[in-house]
Amino acid sequence: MQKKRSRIQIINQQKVLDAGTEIFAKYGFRGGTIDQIAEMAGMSKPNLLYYFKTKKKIYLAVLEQTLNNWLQSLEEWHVNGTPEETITNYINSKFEFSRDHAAGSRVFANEIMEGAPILKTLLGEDLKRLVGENTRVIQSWVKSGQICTIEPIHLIFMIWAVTQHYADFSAQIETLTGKTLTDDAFYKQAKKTATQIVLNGVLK
Amino acid sequence: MQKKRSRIQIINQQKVLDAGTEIFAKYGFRGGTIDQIAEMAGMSKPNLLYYFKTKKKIYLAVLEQTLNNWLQSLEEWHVNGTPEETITNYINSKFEFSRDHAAGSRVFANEIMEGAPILKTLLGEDLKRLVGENTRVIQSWVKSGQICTIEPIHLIFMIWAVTQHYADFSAQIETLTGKTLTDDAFYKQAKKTATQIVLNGVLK
DNA sequence: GTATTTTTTTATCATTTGATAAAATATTTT
DNA sequence: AAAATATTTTATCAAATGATAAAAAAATAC
Repeated sequence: MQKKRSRIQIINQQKVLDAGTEIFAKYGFRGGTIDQIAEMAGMSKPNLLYYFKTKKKIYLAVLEQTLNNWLQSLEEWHVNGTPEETITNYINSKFEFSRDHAAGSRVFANEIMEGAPILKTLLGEDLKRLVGENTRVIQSWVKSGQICTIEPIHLIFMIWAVTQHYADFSAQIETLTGKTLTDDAFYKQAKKTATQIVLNGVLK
Repeated sequence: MQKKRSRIQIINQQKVLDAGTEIFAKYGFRGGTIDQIAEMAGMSKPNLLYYFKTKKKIYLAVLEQTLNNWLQSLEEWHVNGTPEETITNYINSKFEFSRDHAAGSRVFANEIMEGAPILKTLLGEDLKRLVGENTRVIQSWVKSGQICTIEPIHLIFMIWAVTQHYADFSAQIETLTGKTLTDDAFYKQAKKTATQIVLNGVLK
C-alpha cells in the first residue's frame, strides 16, 4: 500500500537520483559515498537518508533508471527496414543515449567492471534474449546476401563499444580533442564517421 | 641513492602490484581498499604498507605499469606499411593488450571515468602527440586516395573502443556469450570481425 | 488557525579504512 | 656464529563513512 508521493518527495528523490548518478558514474558503487551524493544534491546526509534508507537503495534506483534508458536505446531495432536503415537507426539511438545520458553510461560501465553483481541476472536473461533476437536478424541478412559474412554478435559489440566509448571515455576524448558529444558539430562528425565505417564495413 | 632491491622486495612488490591491479580494476582508486589488496596479495596490511607507504603509491605504481603496456600497444604504428597493413597490425596489438592485460585495461578505464586526475597531464602531452602523429598519417592516406574520406581521430577512437570493450566489458560479454578473449577461438573471431569491418569500412 | 503529518536538523554511533609505532622474527653480512 | 639489516606481526589510531534517534521546523489537512 504505497502512499502517493508528495511534491517535495518527488523533487528530492529526483535530486538524489541525479546526484547519485553523477557520483556513482565517477566512483562506482564502492567508491561513491553518501556524503558526496548528499553534498551534490544540496542536502544533509540524514535528510538524504530520509528518502533512501541505504546507499544500496540509492544505487539500485540509479541503476534502474539508467538501465531503462540503456535498454530503450537497444530496442531501436526496427526489423522491417533494410540493413542500412536498421543499423543507421540503431547507431543513432545509441549515440543519442551516450550524449544525453553520459553519466548513466558510466554508472553502467562501472557496474560491469565490478563484475555486474547487481545486473548479472538481468543481463543473462532480458539482455541475452534481446541480443539473441538481434543476432538472428543480422544472421538472416548474411544468409540472404544483404551484408558480408560476419559474426553478428561482434557487430553488435562493435556498435556498443564505439557509441559508449564517447560517453565512458569522454574525459580522455575531451583532453585529446577539446570536444565532447555535447558539441553538436563533434557529435555529428563522430556519428557520421562511425556509421560510415560500420555500414561500409558490412554492406556488400 | 636507491639501494638495490632485495629478492624478497622484488617478489612482494610484484605481488602487491598484481593484487592492486585486480582490485583497482574492479573498484577504481576510491573504491579499492588496502585490506582487499593485502588479502589478495596474501600479506598483512602493515606488511604491505612496508613496501608501499600509501594507497596512492600503490595506485601510482599500478598505473605506471599499466600505462607502459597500453602505450606500447599504441606504438605499433608502422608508418612505412600500407593502410591495410598498418591498421591490421594496430588492431592486432590492441587486441593482444586487451587479452593479456584485461585488468590493466580496466584500471585505465576507471582512471578515465574518475576524470583522469592522475593521467590528465600525460594524456594531454605524450598521448596527444602520439595521436597527432597517427592522425596525420591517416590524413595522408585520405589525401592520397588510399582510404575513404573520414575523420582520422574518430577512426582511432573506434579502434580503441572496440578493442578495449572486450577487456573492460568482459563480464558482460561473458554473460552473453559464455566466452572471453582468453578463449582462443573467440579471440580470433572477435579480432577477425573487427578488423574486417574496419578495413572494409575505410579501404576504397 | 489549530492539529496533524511530513520534512529537516542536530547529535551521536559503530564500522571500516588508511596509516603508524614498536616489538618480534627472519635474513643477510661479516 | 655474532652483528647488522630487513621483514613481519601485534597493537593501536584518527579520520571517514554508513546509519540511527530524537528534537525542531515546515508543510498540509481539517
